[in-house]
Amino acid sequence: MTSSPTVRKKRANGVESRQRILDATVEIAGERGYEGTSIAAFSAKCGPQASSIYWCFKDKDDLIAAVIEHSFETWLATVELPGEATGTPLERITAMAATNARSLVDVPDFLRLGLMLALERRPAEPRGRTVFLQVRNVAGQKIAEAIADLFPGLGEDSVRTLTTYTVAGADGLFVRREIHGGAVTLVALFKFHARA
Amino acid sequence: MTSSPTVRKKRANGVESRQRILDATVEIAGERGYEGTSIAAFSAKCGPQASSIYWCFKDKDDLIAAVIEHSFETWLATVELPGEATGTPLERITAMAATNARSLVDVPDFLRLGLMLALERRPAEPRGRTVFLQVRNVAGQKIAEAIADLFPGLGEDSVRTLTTYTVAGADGLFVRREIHGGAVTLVALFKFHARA
Amino acid sequence: MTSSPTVRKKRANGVESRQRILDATVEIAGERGYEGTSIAAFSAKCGPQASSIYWCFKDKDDLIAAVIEHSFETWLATVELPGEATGTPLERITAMAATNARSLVDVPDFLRLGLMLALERRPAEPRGRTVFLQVRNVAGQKIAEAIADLFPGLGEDSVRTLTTYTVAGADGLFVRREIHGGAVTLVALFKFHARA
Amino acid sequence: MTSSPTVRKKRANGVESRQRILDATVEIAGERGYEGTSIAAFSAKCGPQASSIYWCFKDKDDLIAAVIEHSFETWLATVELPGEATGTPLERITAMAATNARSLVDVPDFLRLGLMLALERRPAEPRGRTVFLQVRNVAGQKIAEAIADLFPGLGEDSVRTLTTYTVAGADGLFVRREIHGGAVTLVALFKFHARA
DNA sequence: AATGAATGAGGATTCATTCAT
DNA sequence: AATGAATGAATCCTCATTCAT
Repeated sequence: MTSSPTVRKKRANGVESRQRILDATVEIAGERGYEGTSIAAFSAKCGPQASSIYWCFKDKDDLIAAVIEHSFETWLATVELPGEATGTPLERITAMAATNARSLVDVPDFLRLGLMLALERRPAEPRGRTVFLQVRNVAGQKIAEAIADLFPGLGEDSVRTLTTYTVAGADGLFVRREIHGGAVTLVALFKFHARA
Repeated sequence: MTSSPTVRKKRANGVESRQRILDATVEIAGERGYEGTSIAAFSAKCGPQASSIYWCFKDKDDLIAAVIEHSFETWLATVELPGEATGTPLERITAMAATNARSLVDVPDFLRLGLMLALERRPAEPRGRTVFLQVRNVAGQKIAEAIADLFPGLGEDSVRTLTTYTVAGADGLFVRREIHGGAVTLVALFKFHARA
Repeated sequence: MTSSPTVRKKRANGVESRQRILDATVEIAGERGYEGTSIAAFSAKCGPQASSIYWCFKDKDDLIAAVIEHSFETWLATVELPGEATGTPLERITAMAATNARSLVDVPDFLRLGLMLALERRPAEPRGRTVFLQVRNVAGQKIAEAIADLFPGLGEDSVRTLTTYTVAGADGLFVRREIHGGAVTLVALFKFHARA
Repeated sequence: MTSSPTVRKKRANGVESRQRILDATVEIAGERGYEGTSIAAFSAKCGPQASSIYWCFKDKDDLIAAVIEHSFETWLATVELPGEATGTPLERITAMAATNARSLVDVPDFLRLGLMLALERRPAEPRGRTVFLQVRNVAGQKIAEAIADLFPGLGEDSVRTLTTYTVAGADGLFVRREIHGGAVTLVALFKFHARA
């Protein structure tokens, strides 16, 4: 069961370079979108030859999907703080929003790529799009839970509506950030929503 | 179907075919984005040979920019109704939102393309992106005016903030619409904002 | 037999624009060679639309051939001075060489184009090449005559050899001029040959 | 004929195919010039796909420049004989000229391409032109040395002049050879120069 | 006499991908 | 695990040319 050091080293290298490729890919694909990013661009960015990518990934589609998956996990790890949920509702909203805002700032490549994929409508849907929509759903449910948790009196419909507005607001503010630069004022938005 | 490829149109008309190309381009580019749309795809969609496009437009960049410009004008014409502005604020909000919602539904290709361009960050910024951001600004100012008009008591800062949220909300709901389908509930959003 | 002013005007315009096209073409084709010069480049240079060229010339090949012909005639007119042929041989050589040198400086586009055509070896020989070789022959014979005239004692073979060297020297110095710039020192070359 | 297009060479060898491409390119480019030669023409001539050329060379410009460099080296190797320099000046001239003449006959593609490049004047000078002018300078200096060596009494200016005439004569005779065919009578030219 | 609009072939170059090593 | 060399389809764009007006 224990393998020789050499073998382990090689295996480790495989994982390592997969990591490296994924990191370089989020960055480029997050800037240029699916079609705008060439496999050759990765190799220019992160070292290994273009052909090497096919050792780790089936094809471009697979690579992009993996990028989305990987980035989402990274993002989740950032968001899910251990001890949450104390204080008045408004304090908790503020804390949550602050966390989210920070996380959005940290992974804009991921979101940018995801949104671009989401907006596209090509005949053969890239797997990356499907994956993004799934993880987006997961995130949406977390938000819904948080809202239900914060305002225990709300009916199911109201929670759904508020969630919709919150997600839409977050997306819209992200777009704004991409256009105008500057920090996303998610906290204020959440407070605004909380008042309503 | 009416003419074999080799048959030349009897009465060539520059303006007309420019129009035809623009219409075909919004649709395709609105589905696949800048890079995802090939010049050849236009010709397949709207008839004339790929090379003919270069009679009307300098290059792909110029074509996409023209598409944005043209679509925005079309959209403006839809939005700007002659006699608006009567009734209680809430009634007027509702009317305005309804108009906007309808218009967004009518020209999703334009907005989709614009948002994709806005999200992209390529080294040589496409002119279409610049144009989109400009017309977006124009639209933003109209919304600010409408808000200031609806709520005369609001300070400048509040108007700005409310405008930001409104635009962001509209963008976000548009994204949602692109993902989940279904109608954009802009009216409800505006009412929601109006209450706050 | 006399035509109305309008018709004459039109006819005159035809000749005029033919002239204009030829002038613009020597310049461009003399800089870029046969393949390097596009019909579109002419229109950019001399005004009329690219398609207009086909009113005056059958096709590109015909145009280039016409350019060679026209330029050669212009050049001949420059070279053939009315009263030549007086003074000692050396004086006459000097005069002739000076004339040639000046004329070469005045029509380098023509010679450049011609030499480029002469050097090329394409499967379908451009008619312009044929024309250039013909006019070149004509010029060569004139030089042979001049040499025979200058040195009456020379045998036929010697005249031929000297002509060959003179033409070769002129070509070579022209190439040198194109590379290094500066005036062609044809006069000195001729004196040098004369001494030998 | 030995392999169907889809069959991949078993043992790909970069250096070898680079060589093959260069050889094919001198030939074609030496016949048609820079613009007249299409990348597709190379692939038709030397086997590999047009796109494969971009593995060995950055672009067409780079390829042509490499061709010039490579051909010059080949030519130099032909010219530089080990033991020269014995006998009377005239004998040595004859020997040298004979060598040169033979070498010129052996690599006419190289010179033809180079001269065509030298004559062209395009806005963006091809790198191949620069390279050719450089190697031409090198060759010119060798000739100057040879002349200074052959006629020790000559002043610097006279050597320069004689070199100029010799180079010009060689170029001109090369042009003549391209036009009329037949052997280059360089030897006779050199003798002619030597007498003067 | 000239042009506006079009065409289809072909230009250089880049693409995702493959496969032997 | 990775790469060097190749491929063929596709990219944008320019070419010479045509023809109705």
